[in-house]
Order: sequence, then structure tokens, then C-alpha cells
Amino acid sequence: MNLGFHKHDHAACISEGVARADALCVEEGVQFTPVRKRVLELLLQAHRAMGAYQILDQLREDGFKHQPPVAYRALDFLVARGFAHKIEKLSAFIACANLGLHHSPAFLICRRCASVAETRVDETSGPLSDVANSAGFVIEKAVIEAEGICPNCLTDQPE
Amino acid sequence: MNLGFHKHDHAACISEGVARADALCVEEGVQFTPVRKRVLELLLQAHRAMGAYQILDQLREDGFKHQPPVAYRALDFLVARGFAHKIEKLSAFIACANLGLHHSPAFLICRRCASVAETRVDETSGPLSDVANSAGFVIEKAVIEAEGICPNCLTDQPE
DNA sequence: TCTTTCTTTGTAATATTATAACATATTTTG
DNA sequence: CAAAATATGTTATAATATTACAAAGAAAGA
Repeated sequence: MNLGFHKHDHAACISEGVARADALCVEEGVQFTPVRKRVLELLLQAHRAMGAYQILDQLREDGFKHQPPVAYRALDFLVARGFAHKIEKLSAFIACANLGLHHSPAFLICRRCASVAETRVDETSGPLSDVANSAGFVIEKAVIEAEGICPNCLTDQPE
Repeated sequence: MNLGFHKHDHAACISEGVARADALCVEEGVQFTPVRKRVLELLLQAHRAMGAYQILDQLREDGFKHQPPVAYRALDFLVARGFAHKIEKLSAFIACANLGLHHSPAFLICRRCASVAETRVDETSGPLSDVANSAGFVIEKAVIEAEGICPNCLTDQPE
């Protein structure tokens, strides 16, 4: 699986992501407004987790309005539709790497270079679901965030 | 597995928890100071996730000093030793349910009654480790927090 | 088209969570 | 005891997030 720990055609990945989100918004009959689009672009461009206030700074530079709710609203929209995810551990946001696929994301966060890779886990099976099922707990959403060292940082230098 | 979604001898669970932490601190040669002990007691007593400022309020009532660092330091201490855990999704803290056992905790968070159950998952196997291993990512710590509805709230009433 | 309704945006104020920095006190170690 | 390490007291502030309400814009029905 492509975990994002390598180089790729980044310009294409931005435009494709935006296009896909655009199409999904049309399908669902929701408005992909300029701020929302711009925030998704910023996240795709950054290709890393960004804090809401970092996004806000960028929006200001772009001439958008820049009070906190502007960023949080756009982020809420993107997260609600699965176009972006919130990394709880970092209080930050990242563009979805599998835009359009309904999925349950899991993240590998490098504590050295702060890169974040998105992967998927099976929600319906696995140890967590087993425990939940036997306890009678109904899981609706799972936050799965692993911290450690990414392959690049492992080989680069000793810590 | 006891997931905490039922009644139990709570007084005993508090005193046992504190005693176990006390013993572990002696073993490791670290100081289980009054604030640290009191914060663990509060968490055990509450039997739910508490925010740092909630803890701070309790400390104030107990006559402890109550600037934010007082709570955060005690919590850092407890978390570092596995006596308590931080629930990232809630920005809150909870006493460890398996105090003394080295383990990788996972949580089931009820979005209706806000109860939090701690369980364990195997760190070394499972889908997440598989993905990490094949990508060459070394996992050091995993945040696993499932949100949903607990058995009590499921049976209690419709949502 | 009109007008009603729903959704989105603008803005100010504030709430919540968390840390930095530095002085002082206490405990442990040699 | 002196030195070093650890823990606490305190002020200030940083970083993250939400509430509340007014205004603007888009969508839907008559």
C-alpha cells in the first residue's frame, strides 16, 4: 500500500483530490465554496497535518477572511464528508489520502519529521471490534493513531 | 473482560489503585507526592475521564495549589508511568484500569453518557502492526479510541 | 419572478486546553 | 554537609476551539 512515505506527482495529487471532492459535492448536492476548496487545496498541498491556525494564516495571505470560525467551519465541512481527517494527537488536520472511498482511516505519525501516513484498517473485524462486540458496545468511529519513526527517519540518521 | 460498564466495589478499586501505584513508585524510586496521589485518587474516584481544569477545581477545594501547571505536572507524571491515560479525543484523563500491567490501552467512549472503558489490544500483531511493519514504520505508541454507544445506553432508551 | 427557507459567511468576544520561564523549596546522593 | 537532582509555586501567555448573532447568498416552492 502507498503510505505516502515517498515521492510522487504532487501537482496531480492536488488537482485530482480537488476534482474528486468537487464531483462528490455535486453528487451530494452540497456547496464546495471557495474557502472550502481552498482549505482542501492547502491541505493537499502541504501533504502533512496542519493546525487550524496555520490554515488561517494561509487564508489570510490568500485574501480570505481569517477569523478562527472561517477555518474551523471549512475543516468541519471537509472532515464531515471525509475529505480531510483530524489527527487528534496533533490537534491538526490532513487531507484524506483515499478521497471518495468510504473508509476507516488509521494514521502513522513520525515523531521525528512529523510526517503522517494514512492507511486503512478493517472496522468490522480485528481485536477492537471483537472486544466491543462481546461487551455490547457499538462502535461508530475509531481514532487510530500510531506514533513512532517512519522509514525515512529510521535510515536517515541515528536519533 | 471487565470493561467497566457495570457496578463494582468502587471504594476498594480506589484504595487498591492508590496502593498499587504507591508500591510501583517505591519500586522505581520515584516520589508519589501528595498532589500526585490526590490526582490519581480523583481520577479513580470519578471513574470517568476528567479534564485538567476539572481536576484543578477539585485540587482547589482540597486546599492544594491550583495553577494549571500543578495539574498538568501531576497528570504528566501519572501518564508517564501508566497510572493514568490521556484520551486524546476528549482532551481528558482517566485512571488506568490495569494499573501495574504494562499494556497498550484502547478505549471505548460512549458519546451518550461519556463513560470510557479501557481495554487492551495486542500491539505486536493485528492489522495496524502489519501495515506498519510492511512500510518499515516503527510504532512506539498507539492511540486507539473508539466512539459509539455503550451497552447501558443502548438498552436504556432510544436515541 | 417573488419570497420564503436554508445554508453559508462575517465578526466580535470568549472559552478551553496547555506550556514557557524562572524562582524557590525539598529530597536524594556523594 | 554540600552538591545535584527533583519537585513545587507563580506569573504570564500560547495554542486550540466555540458561542452567538448579524448579514449575505443560494435553493426551493408558489
